[in-house]
Amino acid sequence: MREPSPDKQEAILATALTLFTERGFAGTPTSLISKEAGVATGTLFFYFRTKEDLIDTLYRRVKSEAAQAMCQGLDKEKTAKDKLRRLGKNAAGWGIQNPAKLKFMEQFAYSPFVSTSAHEEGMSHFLFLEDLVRDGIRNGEIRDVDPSGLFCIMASALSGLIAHALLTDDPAEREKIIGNGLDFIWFGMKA
Amino acid sequence: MREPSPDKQEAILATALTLFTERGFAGTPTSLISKEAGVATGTLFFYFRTKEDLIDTLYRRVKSEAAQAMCQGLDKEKTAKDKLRRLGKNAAGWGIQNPAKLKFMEQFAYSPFVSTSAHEEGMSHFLFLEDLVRDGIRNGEIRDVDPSGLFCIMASALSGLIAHALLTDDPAEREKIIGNGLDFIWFGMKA
DNA sequence: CACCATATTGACTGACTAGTCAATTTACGC
DNA sequence: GCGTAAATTGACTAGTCAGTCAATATGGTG
Repeated sequence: MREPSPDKQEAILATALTLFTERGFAGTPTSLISKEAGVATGTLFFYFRTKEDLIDTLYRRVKSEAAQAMCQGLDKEKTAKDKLRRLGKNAAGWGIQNPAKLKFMEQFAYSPFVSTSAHEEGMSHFLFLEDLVRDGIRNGEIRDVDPSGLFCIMASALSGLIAHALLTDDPAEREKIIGNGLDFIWFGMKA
Repeated sequence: MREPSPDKQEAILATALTLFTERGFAGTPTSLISKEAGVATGTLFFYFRTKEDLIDTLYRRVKSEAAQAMCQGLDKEKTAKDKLRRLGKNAAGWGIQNPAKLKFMEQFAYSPFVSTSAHEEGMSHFLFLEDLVRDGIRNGEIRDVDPSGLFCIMASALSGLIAHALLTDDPAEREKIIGNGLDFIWFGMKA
């Protein structure tokens, strides 16, 4: 017997992430991915049935990693306000530390290449956020409007905020941008 | 002599918009575009040097149309608050009336297929918005934080809001979602 | 060591696609 | 109606790319 090598699969995924981010999806042939990953064409198709399968796997992974990063220490916070602020800081921190993964998510979130099921699985990681908003409304911290709408705008605003924070290299400047942005979001939501 | 036919060029652009929205950019061969537009392959390349040129032209058009729609009646409003609300309503209205164009813009805003110059031209239509925010800060209506950051978050939030409003078919429901969303944005910005 | 299931290879294929061009049609001025 | 310059055509080309497969290397097991 011989076991599948996690190394090669990881190499393929990592290389694909970089190349997709730099050259876009359609601009990155599988031949280039395998070449850069130091692997034969056939090996790529041994680990991933199709190119689409590779993309999907990558998308699922990155999305789930992002979701996990966002939850970090969330249960330590008591109020909805503090939870949301922690969440925002986590998200911004992860985005700034992982610009390639962020760009990948942005670039392909709307892409027809990513299967519907991957999209749905991607969203499922963030459903707990809606509950968070719901709780905040119940105890009067958050304005009483449709929670899914609130959540949707909040997510977009956060994504715009991170994109804007990435424009500067100065960490202090970034901190300030993120602080102001999170204020914006909180003032928009609070009761 | 013989003049270029605006009809054919328009047909190509309109067909391309629909197909790109439905099938994505890479998934839409030029042969299909010309076929659906009722035109020969060569005609497409008579009006557009390359496929990229076609995309760019379409992107510029849609972006400029959107910008124009957003400005409608903006100078009628006096306060920054009213201007922003009018702007938001215009944007939401246009997006809801033109879902295909909106989807096209969303889908390709981050795409590497759209040239950098087209991106820049696209943004230039919206620079006046930053001035609007700046004015609001100067007369104390809007919180005194970096205007470009504020503008950036505002734009993202607005885009998320429209996407969410498009999920329902009920016009009254939509009106409510948009109203709530614009409240969110305004509470986030006001001094 | 010998066996064998599995991982890995890379040349190859079939399908597809952006863009070309020589031939043909069109419509306008004279 | 004739000449002409530009518009339109579509078969064709040169190249690319996802995915295959027969051959080979690898490493665990008995």
